[in-house]
Amino acid sequence: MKLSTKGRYAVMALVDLADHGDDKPTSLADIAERQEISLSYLEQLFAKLRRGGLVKSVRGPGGGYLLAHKAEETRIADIILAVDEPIRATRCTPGQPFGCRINKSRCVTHDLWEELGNQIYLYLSSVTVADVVNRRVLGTSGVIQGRSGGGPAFAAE
Amino acid sequence: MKLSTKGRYAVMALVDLADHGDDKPTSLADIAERQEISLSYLEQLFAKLRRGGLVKSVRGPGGGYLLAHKAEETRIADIILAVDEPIRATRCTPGQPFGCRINKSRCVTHDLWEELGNQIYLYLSSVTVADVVNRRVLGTSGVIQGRSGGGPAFAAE
DNA sequence: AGTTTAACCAACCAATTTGGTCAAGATTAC
DNA sequence: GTAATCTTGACCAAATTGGTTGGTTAAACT
Repeated sequence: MKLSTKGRYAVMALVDLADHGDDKPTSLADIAERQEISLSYLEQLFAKLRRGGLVKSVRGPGGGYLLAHKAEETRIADIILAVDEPIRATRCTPGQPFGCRINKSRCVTHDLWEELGNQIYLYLSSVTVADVVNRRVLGTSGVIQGRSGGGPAFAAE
Repeated sequence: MKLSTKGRYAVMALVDLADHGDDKPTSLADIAERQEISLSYLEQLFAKLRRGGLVKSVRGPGGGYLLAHKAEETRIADIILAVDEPIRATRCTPGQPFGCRINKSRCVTHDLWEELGNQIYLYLSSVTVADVVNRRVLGTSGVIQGRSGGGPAFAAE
């Protein structure tokens, strides 16, 4: 999974959309202003989000974007998948699928990255836009155990 | 967390180190050849790994690198932290810590990224270099439940 | 009908990051 | 001393990011 700023912008935008546009469409200009993202960049992101079936657009005056599904059904993982096309792992499968399983000596780490991808997907699938809007993010799964105290700073700090 | 190819190269290299260099130092040239990573790039990575206290270096002929600790004690998370300095979240805290908690309206997604970072760290901390060498990666935690079948391709594909 | 609002679309671009090379030391074994 | 190896720093090409410019449609409201 990619986890770039692009994906984060997209999530911010959809959360904003769910938060403000109750039933009427929200214009990108409004989102741009509130989230301080450039309008043109948002247009690029929403083009992908629309192709991904995550939002519906309404043209003309009073138009804008709407969530295609309910906020409770819009998963964060889907947002990131829509804008941030999947990464290709190091050296594995330059062309063929399972290409790196042939050469067993190299690419021992393949399984690790695969499993990590599963973990990330699993978590981001468990969180919906509605969860983020209602700040119900921490504690969705009780996995925080251990190291909640010190330790190095992370993703969002 | 960053999850770039740089981190993946570093993990590949340390796994190789644990796999081949039983007690005598392993030269970067050997790792470079086996893992097909450019020697000069490896040098950069190992400089960071050494500063991070993950490997020890032995200079002169017959020299090379050794794991600073046992493979069972070298966690994947630490490797990635050492080479891939932590990412800064979107727009949050341009300078100050807790800077984005002040403006409550924006940056609702802060908690999400923070929690995601925790999840990734948690997983990568649960896997050691020894686990990867012995292919004991899948099933470390039983979290695979659900969606093991279809669905979009991921991190390592 | 014509103006306005806004989604759409496709080039283009500057800054940064990534992945990598090259050249030159420094340190130790032999 | 010389060969092997780590160490450092400058440099570089390609990709990505975030953004701009300049349109074109489509719908709504005078």
